[in-house]
Amino acid sequence: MNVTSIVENPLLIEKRRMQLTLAGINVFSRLGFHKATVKDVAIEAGVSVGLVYQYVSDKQDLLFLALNHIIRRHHEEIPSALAGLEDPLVRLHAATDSYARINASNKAVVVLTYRETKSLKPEFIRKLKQLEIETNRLIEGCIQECLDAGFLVPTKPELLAYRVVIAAQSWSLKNWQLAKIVTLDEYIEHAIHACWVALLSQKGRRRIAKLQSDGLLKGLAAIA
Amino acid sequence: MNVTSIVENPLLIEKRRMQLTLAGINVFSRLGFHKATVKDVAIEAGVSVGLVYQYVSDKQDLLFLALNHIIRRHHEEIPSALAGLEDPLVRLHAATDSYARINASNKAVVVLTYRETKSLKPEFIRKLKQLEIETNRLIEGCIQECLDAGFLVPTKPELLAYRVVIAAQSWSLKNWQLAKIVTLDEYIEHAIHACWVALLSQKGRRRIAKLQSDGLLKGLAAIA
Amino acid sequence: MNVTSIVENPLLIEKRRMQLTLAGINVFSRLGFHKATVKDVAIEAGVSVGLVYQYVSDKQDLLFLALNHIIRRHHEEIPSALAGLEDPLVRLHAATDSYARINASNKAVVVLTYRETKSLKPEFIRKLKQLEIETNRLIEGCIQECLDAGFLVPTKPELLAYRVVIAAQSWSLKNWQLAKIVTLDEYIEHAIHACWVALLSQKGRRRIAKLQSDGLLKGLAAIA
Amino acid sequence: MNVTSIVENPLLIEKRRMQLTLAGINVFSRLGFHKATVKDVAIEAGVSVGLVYQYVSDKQDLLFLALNHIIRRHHEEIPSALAGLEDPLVRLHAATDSYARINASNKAVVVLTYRETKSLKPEFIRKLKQLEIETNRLIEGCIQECLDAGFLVPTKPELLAYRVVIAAQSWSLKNWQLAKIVTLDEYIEHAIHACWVALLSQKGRRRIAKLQSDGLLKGLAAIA
DNA sequence: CATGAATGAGGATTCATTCAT
DNA sequence: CATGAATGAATCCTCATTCAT
Repeated sequence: MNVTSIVENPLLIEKRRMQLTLAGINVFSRLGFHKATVKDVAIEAGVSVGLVYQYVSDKQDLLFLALNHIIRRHHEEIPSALAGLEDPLVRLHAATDSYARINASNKAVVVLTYRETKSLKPEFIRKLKQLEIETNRLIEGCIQECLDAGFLVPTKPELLAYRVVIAAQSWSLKNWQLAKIVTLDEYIEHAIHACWVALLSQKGRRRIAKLQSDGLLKGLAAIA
Repeated sequence: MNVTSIVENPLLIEKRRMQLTLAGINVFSRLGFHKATVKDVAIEAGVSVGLVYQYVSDKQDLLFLALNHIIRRHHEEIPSALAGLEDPLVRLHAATDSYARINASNKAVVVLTYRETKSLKPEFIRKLKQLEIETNRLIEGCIQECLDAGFLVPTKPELLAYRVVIAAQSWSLKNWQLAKIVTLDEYIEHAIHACWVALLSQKGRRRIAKLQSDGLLKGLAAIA
Repeated sequence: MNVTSIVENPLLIEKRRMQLTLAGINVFSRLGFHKATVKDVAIEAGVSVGLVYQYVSDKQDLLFLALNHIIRRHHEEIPSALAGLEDPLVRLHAATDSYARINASNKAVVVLTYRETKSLKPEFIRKLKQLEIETNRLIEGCIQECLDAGFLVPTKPELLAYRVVIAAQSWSLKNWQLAKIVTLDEYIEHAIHACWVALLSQKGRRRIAKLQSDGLLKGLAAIA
Repeated sequence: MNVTSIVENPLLIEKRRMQLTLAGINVFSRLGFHKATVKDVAIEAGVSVGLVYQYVSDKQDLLFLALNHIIRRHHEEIPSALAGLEDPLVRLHAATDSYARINASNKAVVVLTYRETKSLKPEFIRKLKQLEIETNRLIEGCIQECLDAGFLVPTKPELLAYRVVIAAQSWSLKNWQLAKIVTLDEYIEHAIHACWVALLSQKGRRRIAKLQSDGLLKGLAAIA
């Protein structure tokens, strides 16, 4: 299931893999998975073709490394963004914000994921879908907390989570047009947070106001 | 700019092109543009490889025909859905609904557009982007009418139009998960119409209520 | 062995064959036999592809028609140029001159013969070689007459005939350069007739002088 | 302009190129450029198809390598045949002889040049024409020296050079017939050297006699 | 560990030929 | 007789992968 390598030194593996991951993201984004050659990736990474095959067993592995990159970022950064936060609304805001900004910093990978996931073997596709579901669960969990606390009107948490995810990924997918209309901050507020803000209960709305006046929640001025 | 053919009889061209378009959508969706062979498309269309090249000059042309299909549907059906409607909110509702349902009936093409647009030559990409902008303008126009009538609170019409478009396309893109959570009708109401309903002004909200009681606007019960 | 046709009306056949012959010469000269398509020839001849196959059975037949064209010209025109001439040297001069000028009027076919003969099936190649030999014999015969009359020093008549033939064909083959250096008339005198003039015996030289002063032989002023 | 390769080691390039050149000459001569497949050439060279494309970028490149082969031979061997020779007539004789024998040793390439030059892209055709002109100039130079020394009667050196060239190439072009009539040595004497011997001045004729009796010039016994 | 030369399977495209109209 | 739409075999070229150095 995981990418395997011939070389044994684990530090070297880690270093080479990162080289190949970044090279893969660049090259596949520029040329697409099928048009890009393994040689293209090797050159971008500054190594020889032969070396590539010492660290991955397949061209598809290179794609998997690239697509997996952003997922790893989510799983590392969202939990750390939530660490120490207690208020459900603050946590939902933080998770959403973090998720959106990680996506925005990795536009190429987001686009690549939409374009090239189908190019992977079923086994890899399944794995990525599973990981995506787990990522979404990080947001869904925060939504559930807000529902439990009565801050949101009753709604399907999975659907709301998906709406947030879709809106966040769309910043990358439609960036060529959206960036002409709004800034990232505006977009996050009016197109991403707006999704759940529209579903705040009375209680939720009051809590938001308090959090804002206590300085515990920045932003949302225009929409909440 | 347009796909050209060697055969001269225009009726025959139209017929064959449609065959190839539908075959292209199926095959490219199943296998992806690069993995699919022209022979695959020919077989799916029930013709010979050679015949394909009498009606398109290129494998890329087949992809363009496929991707262009849904755009043609939008440009034919949305205006006809709006015909005779006068109230701005009714029109916005109709345009959005129509747009969403056309996308939902062509899930494969929507997905294909995201996956394979980059596989086209720049010239075709430009053409498709242009056509997409024109499609969006159909919705944007309705939004603007609502803004002019004071039914929506001030907002950027392009951004709102994009949010609707994104939500509608996402039904196809994330269908594998969304369909587990909601029906299409629910999704249209809670994820697509919800985008603009959340921005209704007092006046807009009142008008909606009236239209509903007059039977001029069906749906939106749960969110407006 | 001969090109056969489906159509029966012999006049029509003759007319169509000539159309195709001329079209073939043009198209094959411009594009080469392999790059030219049967459709190209059909268009050049102003007919449909299907029609071509009513008058020839093969693409190769078209080439054969083209290459055979110049041979037919030789076999028609050289004998008629010799008709009524009696003096061996006058006859040799006339045959050579006629041969050279027919070649010069059909440069494209000469070039085509060198380039594309090998593209024919063995059976056609044999036929053409045979016809070429017969053509050469027309000149060789005149040389033999001159040898018998003692006008040329002993020499192999076949070799001399070939030298004349080669020189004549070279006007077409190297025309791009030769035409920069000399006119056709100069070339015929200095490069073609020169071949046999250099082999004139004393007797032959005297006879030439007499023929010239009698006005029975024009040209050769500069070399004989 | 020149054939380029992906492989970097220049010795390997040289070796492989020579393999491909010789294979190309054989295969293209046997089958013609268009009928021959790249695979045919690869097999003849004892390598794989893929390897071919590491050393040439095109099927046409293979043809260019083949056609260029004889030109390289001329440019290497004629100057070395002239090295150390001083007498203009000896030099002309040597250049002509060398040129004729190189052509005779590369009959296949000579024929190929006539048949397939047009199959090359214009850029290559121009290059070959240029090189042919330069080759001819090697002979033309010797003719000019003889003219300057008064050994030949006034004549256009370019034309005489072309006549020699044509006669020499014709040994290959018409070999199927000429070889039945004469040996190469006879042909060189009676059909090639004969061209310029016929134009010797009195002075030239005397010099030839002297060179022959001094043993500085072998051959021409029968014609000078 | 790293290199890059060699392999050969695979696919887009062309075009001679046929045949129904 | 004439047309031109349809066929499908044939070939150039690319590139993932291997392996000797």
